[in-house]
Amino acid sequence: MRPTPRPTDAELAILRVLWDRGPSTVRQVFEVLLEERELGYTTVLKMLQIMDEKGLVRRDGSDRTHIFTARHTQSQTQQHMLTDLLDKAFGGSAKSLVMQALATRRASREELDEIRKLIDQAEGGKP
Amino acid sequence: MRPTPRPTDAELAILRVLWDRGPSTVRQVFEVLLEERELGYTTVLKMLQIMDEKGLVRRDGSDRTHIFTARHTQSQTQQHMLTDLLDKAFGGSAKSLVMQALATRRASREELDEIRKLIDQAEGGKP
DNA sequence: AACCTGTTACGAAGAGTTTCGTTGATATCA
DNA sequence: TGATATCAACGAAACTCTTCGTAACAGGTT
Repeated sequence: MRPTPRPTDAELAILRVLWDRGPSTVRQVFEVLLEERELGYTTVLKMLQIMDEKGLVRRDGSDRTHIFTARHTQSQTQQHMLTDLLDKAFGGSAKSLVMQALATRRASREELDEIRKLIDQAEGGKP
Repeated sequence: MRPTPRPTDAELAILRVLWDRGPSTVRQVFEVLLEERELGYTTVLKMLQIMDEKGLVRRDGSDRTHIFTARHTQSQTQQHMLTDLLDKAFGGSAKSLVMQALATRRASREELDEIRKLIDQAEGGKP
């Protein structure tokens, strides 16, 4: 059993829906995605089939209309992708990644305060 | 003129060499990569040709042996990839990205201190 | 000139991604 | 019951990525 691969962009778009709205049918996922961009119903179906084979989602086929669920939480996936990026583009340095992220200037003062708190906490736990 | 695409994993491996060692020939890149994994000379050549078409590298062909240079700095590329990940996997929240990154526990106390300093600085400049 | 070496160029194979049309099965309704 | 709608499955097309073999070409060496 190979570890779950890094999701592709299209897969991520589907996972976002599942994280947001919880277990869903193909049609439900399809309708949410349709608001963002044009695509066919069977495209979403095929993606979910592949994602099932890859282990990215779990499917409940007991009913006629199958229900799909993300197999990993959003946090787990974020962690996974972040670690991957860290190794491949930041030479493993969490510091430079965080500093680049802060440089995007997308964080508000309140968010920065929360981050600072987290650092204090982390330092406390690592004396 | 379309914006430069996000580099793939293999492209990133080549860019790492160019950032590290500066402008290089195919052979030079090839020999560095060979230390990490097995691959053919023409594979690297082909990759660089494609990367040139995509605009990821610039080539100087005035000499018979061409010289390749990364078109964007490491920081620019990191910024680019981070923004991409931010939008696709973190709903645009820099805060949650940073917090996840800190949760990887790869940052030392000294690094955390530096990050804190950067936050102070950012807050000072955003009153 | 004929030959060897190191180089770029070309093309193609195999895998993975993304898209969707078509088909056949199952349910719902008139 | 027969028509219509909904659904999953299948397969294929178009595209990208990654790999490398082969060919063509230039420079220097006998």
